[in-house]
Amino acid sequence: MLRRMNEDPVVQKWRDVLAKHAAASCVLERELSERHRLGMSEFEVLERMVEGGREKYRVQEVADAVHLSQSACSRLIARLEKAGLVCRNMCEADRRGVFVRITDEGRTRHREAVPTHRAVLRQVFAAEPAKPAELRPAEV
Amino acid sequence: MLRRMNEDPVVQKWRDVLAKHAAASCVLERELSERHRLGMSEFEVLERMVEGGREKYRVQEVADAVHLSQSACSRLIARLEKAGLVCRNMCEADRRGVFVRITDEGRTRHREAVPTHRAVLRQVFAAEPAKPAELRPAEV
DNA sequence: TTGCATTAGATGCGTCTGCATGTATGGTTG
DNA sequence: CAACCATACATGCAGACGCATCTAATGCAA
Repeated sequence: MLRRMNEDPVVQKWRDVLAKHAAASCVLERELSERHRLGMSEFEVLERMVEGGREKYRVQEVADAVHLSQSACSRLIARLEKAGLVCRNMCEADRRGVFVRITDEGRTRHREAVPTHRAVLRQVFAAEPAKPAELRPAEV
Repeated sequence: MLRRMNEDPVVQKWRDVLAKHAAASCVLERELSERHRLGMSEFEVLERMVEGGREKYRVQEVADAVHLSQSACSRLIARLEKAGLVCRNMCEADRRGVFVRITDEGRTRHREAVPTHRAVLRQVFAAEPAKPAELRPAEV
């Protein structure tokens, strides 16, 4: 399929992004889920909170960091809270707002999942020296 | 949020992919949908069929090209067929198989949508000389 | 030919997503 | 202060996805 590559360099960049995104997110989703009971976005949220160094984050702030809509992030945080990986507290200064903070269990689960996460990324971003045009992941 | 960047170069690449994917797909989805009644994946399928130069494609072949599962692609093609943009015929040589071919209306819709598609991509892949770390698409 | 594993594609089901909207609080203006 | 608009998050809803499974057609072997 698709012998002729699209010649537009912007399109080539975009297809490269699509290919890498598909390859990585597919494997990440499966591996994180099976090995650590975490979705890809859930891992990403935990990681951002760990890296941020602060203890409290606003929902919208998290949403921006992981490229999710506010509504999707609200639900995602609800799932994480139900799993005991984060907790939500009302923001006293602005009672509309909510503070999200990662729990110890959340930090633990994140720490455990990091090796899996990095291994998948190394694999995806390693293979492919020239330009694969059409992804050929076949059996991974 | 997230002052400290993750130092791992593979993670940085991955986050760049995530940011570009989110920025582009979000805008593409909206613009293609509003202006041309096409989803991003639907456009992608039409484009691959046009570029491929052949007239007939197998479902799995299309799925691989656009990084969709076989089931998702089956439904996507069903949507396109209902919209009159492709048609399906049984493969006589192997009656399990199906041939998908783009219709004239499909070619027209694709051709009309190309400028929108390219404009969005140019915008997303243009902005950002150094490295934005956090995406800042804001109002597009 | 019969029997069984394989393959192509369709479909049931549960999950996640974005958009639109709802609810509550905050801030501003007259 | 009262009315009104803006902001922060939650939620109803419909759409699209992947996984597992189903159906039908193949093909290979006994």
